[in-house]
Amino acid sequence: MPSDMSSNLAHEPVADRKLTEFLTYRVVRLHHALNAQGMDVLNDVAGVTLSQWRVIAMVGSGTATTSRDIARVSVIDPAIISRTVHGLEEAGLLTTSRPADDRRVLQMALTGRGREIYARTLPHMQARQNALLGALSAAEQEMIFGIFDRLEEAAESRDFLK
Amino acid sequence: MPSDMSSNLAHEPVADRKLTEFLTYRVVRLHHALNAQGMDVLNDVAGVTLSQWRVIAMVGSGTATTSRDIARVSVIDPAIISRTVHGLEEAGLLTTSRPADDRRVLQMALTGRGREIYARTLPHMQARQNALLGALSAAEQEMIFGIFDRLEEAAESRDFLK
DNA sequence: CAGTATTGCTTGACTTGTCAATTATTGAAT
DNA sequence: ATTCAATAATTGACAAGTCAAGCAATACTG
Repeated sequence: MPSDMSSNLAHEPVADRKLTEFLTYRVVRLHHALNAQGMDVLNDVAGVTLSQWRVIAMVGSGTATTSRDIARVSVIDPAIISRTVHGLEEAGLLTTSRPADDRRVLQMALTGRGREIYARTLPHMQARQNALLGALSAAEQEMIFGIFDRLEEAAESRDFLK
Repeated sequence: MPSDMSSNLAHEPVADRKLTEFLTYRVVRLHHALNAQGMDVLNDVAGVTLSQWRVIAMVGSGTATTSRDIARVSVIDPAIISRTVHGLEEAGLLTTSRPADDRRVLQMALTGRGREIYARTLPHMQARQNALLGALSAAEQEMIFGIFDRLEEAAESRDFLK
């Protein structure tokens, strides 16, 4: 537990908006907490890492079945995808092939074991999403994705630097 | 640019809620975009890294002036703080001392150059915060910190695993 | 169709972040 | 006071993430 936040006894000058109330800072904290939660769940349920799960989920759901598409749809670096995919291949959860119509791309498919892990893990991850959304009020649930849309867009800008 | 998101031509089964609409996934993306934005700003304005700025900001504002307090108030790992602080010391932006009443803790203070960088950089970072918040509607601005509070709390739970 | 550019993936070097073990100091307990 | 526990910082080993260079396949251009 942090010490009492309401008593500010600092003698130093303090920023207009407290640093700990910066939006960016809150995103870092939330990201950190969600990462830890995700790692715990995946470790308990499937024995895979976060990166591994992201690839498994993308392929298992059909959202993206090539490295290229995973990189596009997520923010995972191609280098990480490459290494993770080959790790999953060695672990026997995934197979790869080069399609005849474009042999640059790496086409992926889950193996039986991969599909088993996907099927077993997905419900837990969805339960988690529901638990997270369930912590919000109806009004908040309605607004949250729009908020993310606008913040992400604003994060692309550098205009505020005059 | 991602391809058209509204046409889902997947023949594979798809999760109830699309993976790319998972809350956690949006947080990862937002975190990623904000990190890139922050690094750009700091590189342009101050020539420091994100970790370095976090320490400078904590000390410069008086929010936290020891490694212990920075670790408490932020989510920065003590190992990173230690390395960053000594890097800042070598760069001449910060000095450290061991207070007589507890020689375990590392008390920090900005040097003249450190204060200069803090003073010059803070306004840009605040402008950035205002730009981010300004991308939200009034209603969204009112709700967003509460949303973060509740999501962070929910991220601590593992109860949804039955 | 030759030459050039682009795309998809891979690799290696590097930075950043995480974790466990270690040391030094302080606090608590009898 | 002596022992035992807790705290603060540091270190080293490791994992994850970033970045730039490179290779092979495809697309584009005149």
